[in-house]
Amino acid sequence: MESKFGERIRTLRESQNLYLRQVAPLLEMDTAQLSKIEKGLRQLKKEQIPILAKVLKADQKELETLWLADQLMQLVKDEPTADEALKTVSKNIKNRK
Amino acid sequence: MESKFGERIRTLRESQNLYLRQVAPLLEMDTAQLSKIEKGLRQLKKEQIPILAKVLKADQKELETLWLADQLMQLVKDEPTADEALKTVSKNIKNRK
DNA sequence: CTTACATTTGCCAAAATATGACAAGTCAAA
DNA sequence: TTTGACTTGTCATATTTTGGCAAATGTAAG
Repeated sequence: MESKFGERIRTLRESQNLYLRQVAPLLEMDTAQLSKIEKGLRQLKKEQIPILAKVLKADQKELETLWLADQLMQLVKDEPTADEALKTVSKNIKNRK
Repeated sequence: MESKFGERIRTLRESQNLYLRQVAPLLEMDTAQLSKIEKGLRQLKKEQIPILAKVLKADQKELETLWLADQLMQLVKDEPTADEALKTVSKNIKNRK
């Protein structure tokens, strides 16, 4: 649980008065799956972000960032060295651009 | 490939004139596997880090950090939003301590 | 209380991914 | 050309993730 991405897309969906039942088919899944995604129990496929962004009239880049942040969070939560590791990665990434 | 963790443990191993053949059995694997780990083609199991740290007389925390950084790197490399996402995670992690 | 409808939960088979083991390959030094 | 260290490829097995369904929960209305 505790998924920023999930929380965000739920907020977006609700603010537009859409039901899971309405959105799920557009992503070719059932309501159960989408429900789990919103609660962070499952991951949305990366390729589906653009579709969702469109459906929810959201900024695609924002959703991509939140999605990626969730993936990272899963990895670092409960890791004592999380902070150091994140710094290391940030550095390496810059050198590589 | 391009594994900071792998590069580091190879350096450590070589600086102590140890062969794969000598180290691998201590981790209960064959030389092929350890070779791949050093080249970043496979992941060492997290639980094995302490053993390796001991064998290589290395700082366990350092290896844990590098190991985690590698996992993160795999996720963010090729991601345009990597930088933003990393920042987001860093923030969230601090709030959670 | 019963119905209707949105969402959630649990389960399990199937799909996807990672791992372990082994054989064969490269390469350098003698 | 033999030896030893390391690398590479393959493949069966193990582990993880996913998709789909059925049943459960929650809630508002009649």
